[in-house]
Amino acid sequence: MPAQRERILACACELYLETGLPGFSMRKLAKNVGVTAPALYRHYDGKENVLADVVREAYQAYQGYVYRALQASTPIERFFQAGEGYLDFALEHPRWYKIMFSSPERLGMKELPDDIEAMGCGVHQFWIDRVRECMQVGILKEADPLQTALTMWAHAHGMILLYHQGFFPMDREEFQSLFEKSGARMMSGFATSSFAGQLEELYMEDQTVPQV
Amino acid sequence: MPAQRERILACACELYLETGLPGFSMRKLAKNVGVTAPALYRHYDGKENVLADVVREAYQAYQGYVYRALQASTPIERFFQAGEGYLDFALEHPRWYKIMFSSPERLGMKELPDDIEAMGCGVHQFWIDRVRECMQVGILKEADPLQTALTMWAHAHGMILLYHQGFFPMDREEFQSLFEKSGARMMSGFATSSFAGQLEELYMEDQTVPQV
DNA sequence: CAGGCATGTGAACACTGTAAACATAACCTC
DNA sequence: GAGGTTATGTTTACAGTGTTCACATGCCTG
Repeated sequence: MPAQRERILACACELYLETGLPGFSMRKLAKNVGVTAPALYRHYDGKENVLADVVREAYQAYQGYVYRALQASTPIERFFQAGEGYLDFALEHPRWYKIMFSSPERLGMKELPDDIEAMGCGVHQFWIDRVRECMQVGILKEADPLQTALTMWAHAHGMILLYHQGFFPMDREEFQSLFEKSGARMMSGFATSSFAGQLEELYMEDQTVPQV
Repeated sequence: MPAQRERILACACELYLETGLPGFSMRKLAKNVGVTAPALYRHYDGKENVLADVVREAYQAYQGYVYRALQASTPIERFFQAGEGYLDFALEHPRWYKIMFSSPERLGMKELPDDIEAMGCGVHQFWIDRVRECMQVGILKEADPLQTALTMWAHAHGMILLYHQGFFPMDREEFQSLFEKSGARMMSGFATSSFAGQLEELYMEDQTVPQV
């Protein structure tokens, strides 16, 4: 990757993380690089390709948070550490999380590049693998790992998006606790009876039923 | 509500549903209304206020799909009919669904208007009520209705968004079936043992475990 | 040294949201 | 009915957007 293209990409990431998608413009990017806007087009074929590379960087950052869980020694540890990494990433880098799951039209393209789409599927595949190995050691009930992983992923994704969009007003710590409890409750539905007991303890602790 | 403002809003909804947010411009809107762009500013104080009204229309359409479930006679029927309405709405009107949950910055504002934020909370509250009455009749285990509703809502929301963004490539029918199974499996974790049995039947039918 | 290539700039085009100045028609009061 | 006010539109204009074209510069190679 040529040096100048790399510099542009670095500035693009910085600009996006600062201003978000609506504030991201080729002219601002050019100014940050120290160059005029048309010069960018020598290195990038349009804004959408710059953004595509930003998305790729986002996935790379994501992997740094989640993949280290693979170093843990048991399936259950790998699962929970990965979940922790997932949440940490989403909360510490909301803009990166958002752009990973942005619709193509929002990035100015009709379809996502194939490799990015594959990265998205890779996220799914990762969770399928975590689920499958938990089934193999008898922590999760035997079932379709794809569906189970999908259910869990969708739950986490939905909670994070609703939180980011301010649908439940609470601070990060409170949300984190809610996220864990909610995840544990959902997981207990998939767990074998022996493991479900341990999970119960997680979310049954302050079982005050508030009136809303 | 003045007649002309109403016409503008109608055209705005039509334009948004056709082109999506990136294709939505005040000049196109003006042309559709049959007027020049600055004329719109006599009736709307800027693009963001037009979009805010479009969001309000989206919520109204949403309610038409979901609230008729309240006519059913038992909590469980109300719950499932509402869920069906929710999914139908999201699949038949993806653009309306998307704009309901769009972040404020995407609509060009720093914060959502209070009434729109309240509508979002209303969606949550509706599900809390459905969950609570299912607990009261002994279909769901006694627990915090807020948390339980949140878990279910986040799951549904996440699945729909991931589907809309093309993360699992399947047609609508296939997704609908997946959605129902996934929802039933999750729900069985919250169900009382007597009710969990019925749910098992829903998602256990074709329990082929495909290799992915 | 000459030529070619990589890389930049400036000007321009078609858009965007929005504001200011101006026009017109409806209506209300004297 | 005359005059003034108000509602509603248009024209023009400005700043900003993505992008393209024509041109300039400098470096590397033959």
